[in-house]
Amino acid sequence: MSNYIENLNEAQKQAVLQKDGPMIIIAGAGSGKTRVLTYKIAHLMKNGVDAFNILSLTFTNKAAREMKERIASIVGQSEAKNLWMGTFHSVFARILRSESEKLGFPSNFTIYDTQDSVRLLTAIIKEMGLDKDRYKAKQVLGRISQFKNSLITVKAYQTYSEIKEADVQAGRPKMGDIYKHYVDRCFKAGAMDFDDLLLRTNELLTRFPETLAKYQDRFRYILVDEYQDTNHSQYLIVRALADRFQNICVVGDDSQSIYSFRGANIQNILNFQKDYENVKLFKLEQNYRSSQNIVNAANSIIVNNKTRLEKEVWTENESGEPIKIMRTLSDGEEGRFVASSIWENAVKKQLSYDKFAILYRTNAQSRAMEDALRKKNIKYRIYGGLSFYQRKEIKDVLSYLRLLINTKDEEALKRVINYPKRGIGQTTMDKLTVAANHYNRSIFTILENLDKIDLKLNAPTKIKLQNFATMIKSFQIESQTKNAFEIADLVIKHTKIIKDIELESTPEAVSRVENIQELLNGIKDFVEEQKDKDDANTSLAFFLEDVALATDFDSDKKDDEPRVSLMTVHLSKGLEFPYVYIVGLEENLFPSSMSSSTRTELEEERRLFYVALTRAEKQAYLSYAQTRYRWGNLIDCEPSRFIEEIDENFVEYIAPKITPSRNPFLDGDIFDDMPQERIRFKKPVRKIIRKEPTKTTKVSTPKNFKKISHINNNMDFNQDISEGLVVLHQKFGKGLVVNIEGQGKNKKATINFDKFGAKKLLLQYAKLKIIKK
DNA sequence: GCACTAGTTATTTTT
DNA sequence: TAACTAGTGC
Repeated sequence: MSNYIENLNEAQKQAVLQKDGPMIIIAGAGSGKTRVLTYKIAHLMKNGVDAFNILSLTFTNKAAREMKERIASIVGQSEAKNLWMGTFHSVFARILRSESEKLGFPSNFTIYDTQDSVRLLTAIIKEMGLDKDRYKAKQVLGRISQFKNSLITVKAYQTYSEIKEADVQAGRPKMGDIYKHYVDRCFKAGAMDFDDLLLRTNELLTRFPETLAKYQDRFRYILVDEYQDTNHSQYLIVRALADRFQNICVVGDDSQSIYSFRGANIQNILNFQKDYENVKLFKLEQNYRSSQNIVNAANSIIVNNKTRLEKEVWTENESGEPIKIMRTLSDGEEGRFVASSIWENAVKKQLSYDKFAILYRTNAQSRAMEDALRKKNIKYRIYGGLSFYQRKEIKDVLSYLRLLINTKDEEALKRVINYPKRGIGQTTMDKLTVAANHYNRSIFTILENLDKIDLKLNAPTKIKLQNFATMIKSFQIESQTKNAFEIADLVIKHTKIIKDIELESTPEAVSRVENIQELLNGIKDFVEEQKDKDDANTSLAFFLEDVALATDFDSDKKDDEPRVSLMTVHLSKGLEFPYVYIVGLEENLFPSSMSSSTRTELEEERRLFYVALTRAEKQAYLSYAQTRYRWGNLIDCEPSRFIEEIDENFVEYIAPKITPSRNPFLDGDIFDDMPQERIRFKKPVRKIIRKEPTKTTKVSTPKNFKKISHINNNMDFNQDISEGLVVLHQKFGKGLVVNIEGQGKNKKATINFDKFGAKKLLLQYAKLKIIKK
């Protein structure tokens, strides 16, 4: 495969052949980015660069695995296996394991997942005697995550008066204290959360120059994929490591930056050319994935964004079918439409179900789709949501393993000390926690020393606690001679977890036992895999690390049969499917109501829609419902503004194939959410009611589709906002209008919000209510 | 300490 | 709707 260069177009070729120095590859959707990265790495290796000196950071571990395989097919297995390749989190977790002692962490440190972090914060907030409604653990974690991703340490927090002030304004003056406690407790537990893996890496590289030098020398060539979604913490790591050799290649697409909620900073990619000297720029603009209609439609959407790097995505592919837009009465009907359409396409065009994907904005939307698919007997697989490793029974088993690896792991201990039930309740746990905090030791250490301290426990409880500690220690001893699979098996048998679940004798219990069995199989596979490697490391710690950082795509379950893929738009990034259904295109859902008030937020939603649409190769369907169940009650919906942003030359409106009250045989309980519920509407249905055609028909773009747009409604609504008014915003609350600028669509107001400070909002979207004149 | 019940609260996206 | 929490009685 030495002629790999010949498979590339001119722009791709140049990007691959440029060997040294800083470079940025702006890669439009579907422009063969992975191919370029793969060949580029292979090319480096063919030209004398040792695999050991190449660091390649990808967005998922699956992407890394696949790329490694492709590289191996060019340069050979034995060469490729030395490449450092993976996500930021997994690569630096690995590095931290060998360097952690410098930072005061054990090398077997635990990785806390989000659930662990939230539980720990809940405990801290309770121990501090704070109001749990004011300090919501999840929100607090989000805030701490922001701090960490911006490298604001506990100490630094105290010096940032604006940030402190913002927390005070938001009614959470104790944020800094919680942050401190949280970091302390993680440290004492020998645990790092997701953000710590990056933050502590930064700490390592800053505090220990010789360590930095070591890794700079090792990683002489650094490649970063999906650079538009790196956060500040990641940015600094890359910059530090690349500083010596300056062989840094970043790849990305500013139009696909969709992770700002977890700290991703689009400025990283926009400013790359300023960060390094003599940056070579390559643009991949030819799309090989999608039909002309899809590419053009996507382009017509994204031009509405202001913050963009100049680029023109085009394709030589056939023009393809127009994008089909579909309106349905309810979310239930939307599901049935999608399911019928998939079924029809599959039959007519002889396609297997894995050629189809359903994309949605929020995980909650999967339900309606699942129900409809199940009724039609269409096999599907949901990605994301609650992953396998987060299920209760799985986390319980894993917590035993975590605890025997690291007895300081407090969250693991709290999970299993009374599971299965062994009579150790909340009161006892509270006493232990107090003692642990008082003596500045782990709870497990307290358990080991119960005879030396008086905790006012009654004798039977004390014995139960000691038995628990003894059991864990016996597992530890066993683990010195047994591999990960054997020890997991022993733990499950000894603790009788399976028996405990079976006692419930419910149908769910059966599947939970199966899950545990599957976990055991997974561990077995892991052990087998490790055996083949040179540096065989069958240790539990490595398995647990893999598990903590695994995503849904990583657990490559061999599917017995082709399935339709269901996932959020976020998860779909980087993937492609011949047929894509984007559902729930409604105002306040997509774009989300949480992020349509500022221009920046709205632009990110638009990029998200861009990502969704550009997943499609042959055909895209967009749908929206006029009513939808949201937290139990029925609400009215308006079509998303994104629908009408698409140039109408590339779309076609279609009517539902199956209308209510027809053909009940085909769809079972089609009446579910039809007439009866419509009577319960609080508000009347939208002003414009089109007559629904009864039979399948294509409808040429009806003029009144445009009129149901929200924009027309909101425009006049906000025209009378003027300086000096007190207004109410659905997210920021009450505020005073201090300035108005711009005209018509671009009219903006600067508003001083009581709780959130000054913000500039586009009136067109802001949905303000006037409270006081 | 634990099982059960009634009430409440939450949905943006994830490594 | 569903998942979690607080309160009650044994």
